[in-house]
Amino acid sequence: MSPRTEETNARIREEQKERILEAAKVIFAHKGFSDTKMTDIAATAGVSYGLAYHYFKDKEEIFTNLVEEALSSALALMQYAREIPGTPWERLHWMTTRMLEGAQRQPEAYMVVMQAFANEAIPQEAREIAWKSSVVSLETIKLLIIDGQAAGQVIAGDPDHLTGVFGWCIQGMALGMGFLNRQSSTISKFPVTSLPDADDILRLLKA
Amino acid sequence: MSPRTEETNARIREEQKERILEAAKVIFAHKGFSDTKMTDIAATAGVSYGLAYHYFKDKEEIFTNLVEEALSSALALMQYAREIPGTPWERLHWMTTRMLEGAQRQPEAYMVVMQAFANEAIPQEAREIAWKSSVVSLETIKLLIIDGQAAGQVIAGDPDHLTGVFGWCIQGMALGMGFLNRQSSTISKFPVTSLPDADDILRLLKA
Amino acid sequence: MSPRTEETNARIREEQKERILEAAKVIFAHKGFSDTKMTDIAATAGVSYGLAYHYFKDKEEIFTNLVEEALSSALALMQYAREIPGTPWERLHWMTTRMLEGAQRQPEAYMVVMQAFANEAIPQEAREIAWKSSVVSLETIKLLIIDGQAAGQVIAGDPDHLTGVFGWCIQGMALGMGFLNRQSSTISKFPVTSLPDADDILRLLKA
Amino acid sequence: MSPRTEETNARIREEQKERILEAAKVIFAHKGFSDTKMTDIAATAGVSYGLAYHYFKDKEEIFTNLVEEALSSALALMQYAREIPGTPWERLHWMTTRMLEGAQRQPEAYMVVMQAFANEAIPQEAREIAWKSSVVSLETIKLLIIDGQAAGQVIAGDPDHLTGVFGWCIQGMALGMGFLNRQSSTISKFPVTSLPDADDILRLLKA
DNA sequence: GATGAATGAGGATTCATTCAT
DNA sequence: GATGAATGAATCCTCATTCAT
Repeated sequence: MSPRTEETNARIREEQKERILEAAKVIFAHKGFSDTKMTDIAATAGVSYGLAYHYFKDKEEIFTNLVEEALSSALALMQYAREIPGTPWERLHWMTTRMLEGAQRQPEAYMVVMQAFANEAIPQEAREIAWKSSVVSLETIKLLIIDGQAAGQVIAGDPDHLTGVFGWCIQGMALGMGFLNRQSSTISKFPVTSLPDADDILRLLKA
Repeated sequence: MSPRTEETNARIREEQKERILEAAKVIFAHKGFSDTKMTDIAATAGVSYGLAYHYFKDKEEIFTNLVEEALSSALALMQYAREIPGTPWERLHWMTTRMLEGAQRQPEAYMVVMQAFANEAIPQEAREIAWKSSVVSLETIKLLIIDGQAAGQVIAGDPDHLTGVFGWCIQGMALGMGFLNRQSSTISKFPVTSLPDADDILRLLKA
Repeated sequence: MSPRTEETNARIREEQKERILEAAKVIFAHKGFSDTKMTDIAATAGVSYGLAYHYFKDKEEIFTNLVEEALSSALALMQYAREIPGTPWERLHWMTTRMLEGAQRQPEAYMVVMQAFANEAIPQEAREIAWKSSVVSLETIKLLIIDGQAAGQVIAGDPDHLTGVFGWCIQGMALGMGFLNRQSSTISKFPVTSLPDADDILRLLKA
Repeated sequence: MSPRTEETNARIREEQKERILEAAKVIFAHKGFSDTKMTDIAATAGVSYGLAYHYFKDKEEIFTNLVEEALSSALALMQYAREIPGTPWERLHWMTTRMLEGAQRQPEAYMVVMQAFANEAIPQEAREIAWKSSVVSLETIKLLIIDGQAAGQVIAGDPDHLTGVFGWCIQGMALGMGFLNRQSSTISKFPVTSLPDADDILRLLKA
């Protein structure tokens, strides 16, 4: 067998996995873990359902992969935010903007994570990943907040408390965006047109 | 002897329905519609599952009942807020306080509504009820916001936009409370201790 | 307790049993044993379903009662036919007329018996009653046929064979009448208007 | 290696569907729709019950398939009878012979159709198919009868009436054969040995 | 006599997963 | 790599029956 074949196969493999994950993300996000059928995922991805089992052990593994992917990129974002130049507030602002952008472009990633978080029916492993990774993310946000307080840019108060309020508010926004993204077509017009921006949210923290 | 009096039966019926609804609310909230088993509901309510079908046509009817109940009391709260004396801001504050109290005491009600909203696997009827009632609720909040703007107490800006931000933020808080209520026991200690109060949230709207 | 009360009670009892049996007959006939619900019977009879269990041990007992009742009156008819004056053919004619009249007025009785006969899902006891009683009935018909043959009024041939043909033909007619009785309303117009009479059927046997 | 060829799969599918239908026909015929369990069908067909759902949407679809199949072949027979050479009576005789042969070899087909006809608990779709197809069949028989009357071979009288009598008589015979086929083993010996032939039945119509 | 609340066994159906090709 | 036939555990729901009042 030539190396070419192997390379080609590897590329095909990656592409197929990605197709499946992408399809799964959208369906999981809008239907939840249990109501997402393997056949739906396969059909949306344009492959046979047998193939999904070549690439993933089971439905849970697909879900867990998505949770990991979403959380690791969220975490990367937050950690990066700590390193960019500017005042603490500018860093917070940058991070919030990126998060909202992400939630706008891909509310599905947030929604999947939220399920891993809030739904007790989600398999243990995914829940633990979500939980552990979230703790790290929140810690990172907390550091940004503490910096902001030191600089007099963020209101005084228990940093843990502020972190919780901020974090859950962001989750709420992502949920709303996921909803709006879809319902606009299904349930005609919902009376919200403009999406939240970082300034909207950062009022929660503004000194 | 004659059969049980109609009055007695009516009382039994109401009590049992209430038991079942109460049990269902908690389980639906934390597991979602599909992962909530009728056996779980019945067992938690302390009745046979056959009895659940004596009182409700099917699982969906139980769910729909809960959504209706939650939304109608939320709506009542908001409409009442418009009528209490005080400045617009005081009314907003009162309403927000009540909502957060409700979310603290009974995050389950909010969580069930959120599912009806965000989960496409939820049966049509419940989704429509949630959607219609929410529109009314948001309209009511919007009026409070407009009043607040007129009084110079709420920041300027598109009232629909502010309503959306405020509403989804509240949803996020309720979600967080639902999570915290439980995880404290399950996944050891989550680094958030204090719950949000109205002032935390109303920063979003403060002029 | 005065005798009056007892008499009254006895009368009420009989009336209620009769109501229940009558309701059950119609439903059993058109839906079959298993698809007939005790609640349907009770509702049609205008009593609570609990009451049905005062009068009958279970659903099977109601069914069995109906089978017995139908077959014993059918048998009585046939045995009476053997005793009336006239030629054998006149007796056959009289009997056939009565059977068709019965099938017209109350196809349900025939239909219930037919189920006991043809449906293996019917409880054993009812099936055995139907089978045993039918053998006796057919024997009686056979005697009428043999008499007819002796008188040269009925075609020659194995009397058992002729009895079978005649009997199942009657069953077919009853089935048809049961169907027509109802469908006239449900499935608009079925292209059969006139009902069969004894002469139609007796051609099967005419010498 | 590539997956099974489409051709192979198609063959497998057809064979399995046929096995399942064949098994279902016998059980439906003798127990009726509701008392026929999917497990019985699958076990008799020698497949898992899961497979039955791979090939048919639900129990009703299996039943409906059987009704369609039986009625379309019955109709084909009748329409063919109109085209064969010979006198009208010879055509009627040929058709009747074929029907009785069919009823002897496969009383189950007739019995399933009869249920679709007579049992209100049978799902709507199957009932409508049975009803519509029967009207066509009866119309065809009526034409044969009218031809026979024109040729002086069939007795005078309303053709609709004669068609009804003839048709329900055939149904009765099929019912009887279905019963005899089985009971011979179950309820010892029933006093009928010889089966009806076309001449037995056609007496109903003979001029 | 009469009622209907309560129970739970039974059966249809769904869907994740396995595996032969 | 890819397909889809095959399996059966899990769960919803129905309904006969019991029993307290």
